[in-house]
Amino acid sequence: MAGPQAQPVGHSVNPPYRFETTATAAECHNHHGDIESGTETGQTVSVAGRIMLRRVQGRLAFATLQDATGRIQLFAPGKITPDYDEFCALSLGDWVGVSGEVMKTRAGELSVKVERWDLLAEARRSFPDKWHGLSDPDIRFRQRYVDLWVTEEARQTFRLRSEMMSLTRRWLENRDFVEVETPVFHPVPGGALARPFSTHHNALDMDLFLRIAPELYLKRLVVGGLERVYEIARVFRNEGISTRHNPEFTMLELYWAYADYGDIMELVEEMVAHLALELKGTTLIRYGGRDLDLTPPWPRARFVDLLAEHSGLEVDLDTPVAELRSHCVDREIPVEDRWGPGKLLLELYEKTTEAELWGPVFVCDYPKEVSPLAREHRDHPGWVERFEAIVAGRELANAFSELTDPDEQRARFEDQAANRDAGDAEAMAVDWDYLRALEFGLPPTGGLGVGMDRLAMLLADVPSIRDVILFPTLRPEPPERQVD
RNA sequence: GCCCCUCUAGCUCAAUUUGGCAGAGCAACGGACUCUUAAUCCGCAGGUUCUGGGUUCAAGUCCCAGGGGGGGUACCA
Repeated sequence: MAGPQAQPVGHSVNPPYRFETTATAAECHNHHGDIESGTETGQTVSVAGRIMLRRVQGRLAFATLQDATGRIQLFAPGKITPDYDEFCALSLGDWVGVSGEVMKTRAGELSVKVERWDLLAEARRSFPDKWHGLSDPDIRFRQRYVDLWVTEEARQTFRLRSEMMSLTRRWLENRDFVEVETPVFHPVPGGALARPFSTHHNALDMDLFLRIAPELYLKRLVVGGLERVYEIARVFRNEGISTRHNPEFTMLELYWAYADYGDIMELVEEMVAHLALELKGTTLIRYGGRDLDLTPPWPRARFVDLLAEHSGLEVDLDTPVAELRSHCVDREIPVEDRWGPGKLLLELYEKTTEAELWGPVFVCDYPKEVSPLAREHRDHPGWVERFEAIVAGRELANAFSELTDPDEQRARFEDQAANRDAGDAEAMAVDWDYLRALEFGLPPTGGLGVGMDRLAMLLADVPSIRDVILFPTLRPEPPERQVD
């Protein structure tokens, strides 16, 4: 496994089992950053990390140590540092633990004087160029362990993602939402329109699917009396990969009893604004060089109105299907015979309107035909109370006033099952147990799904979902590359 | 799935418009140097140019097939 680059370093081959640190690089700077050049603090610390740079000048050596919090210089005079020659022989990337006095060099660089040191691990493979770092995206994704050391932006992005998750949980807990964990293995894939991954349980001799959404389980929990419930769920969809899609991704779903989709809109805009304030200090952010104002309230617009505005088409659910179909054909949108007016309207919207939106905007009220889990609109028959939040030109959240009536839900499922039989691989199957749960009574409920990876992209201002997923899905490396 | 781009030393990159001995910086290795900041200086070594075919006196370069990656598009809440 060592590979052709492996070189014995010539000292300790048996690193200690533990090393006690008393300070981080950041703490050194915070506590002692303002001392005079050429002075010593009289305070001894133990720090640990990787050697990122090294400057040996005869009987005096300098090195730059990087830990999780930042960088601190090591100051190693030959008269003081034990095993001085071996210290000078450290490779870039080696892990060391160092103890010594905090001081500042004549040139004004805060440093730890190397009075004791231990080699904690060797870097037997060469680290990337100390100045240019890594630019090959293949290596950055496959060898994230290297990327994180050499690419400061990568460290910042993943730290931001972690803080975003933590802030989200706290924000929801403060509103009495309860976090739960529901099954990843689903006997019936449901809760979204998507192709699932399938697997098999040997002992039960049962086919199972990796979840495409936690929705139906979370609503079962509302039936069970968890009136405010959420899950930060890894979900799996057997679909394409792009800058906005990874086969496994993280979705926040929440369900709020006694609320409707209007309440959910307020929740979304407040939560996103809160995260922006905490992480960026402002709700006026930039994404991809464009301004984006996340300050609540966000504009609300109806689906049909936006469609009319961007396509120039005055169409609705009562427009004859033949006419809708010809509008699609005019725009080179492929259509299928079984599609009703709702699906045709959705296709027209996605091809003419969605790409034009920058947002933030709540696009409200979708066709019932394409929303099998949402409740019919109180004022507009044939439509449902559903919205998508479009932010920075992409869908960030999807929500609705939940369908609670078991008979209506059964009819919607059967409609989906018919589509499935007709060859629609993304259509839902009938989930009998979910219907049974609804028959025990689901109160009026508002539900929400948020793509957390996309939210992290937005707040970190990065262009690809791979930039916010530590180990994005990639093809396996070809065998000839696995040797080295 | 389709289209375009890309792949050269551990890393970052060169290699005349129009084929002509595969190079540099950093890292590594050897040496000099007691205040450096990508330290500097001297020396040394480092290659299946992604893989396999083909054209040619000659291929990193041109052609064909395959592989990895990126982008777009399609699919996709």
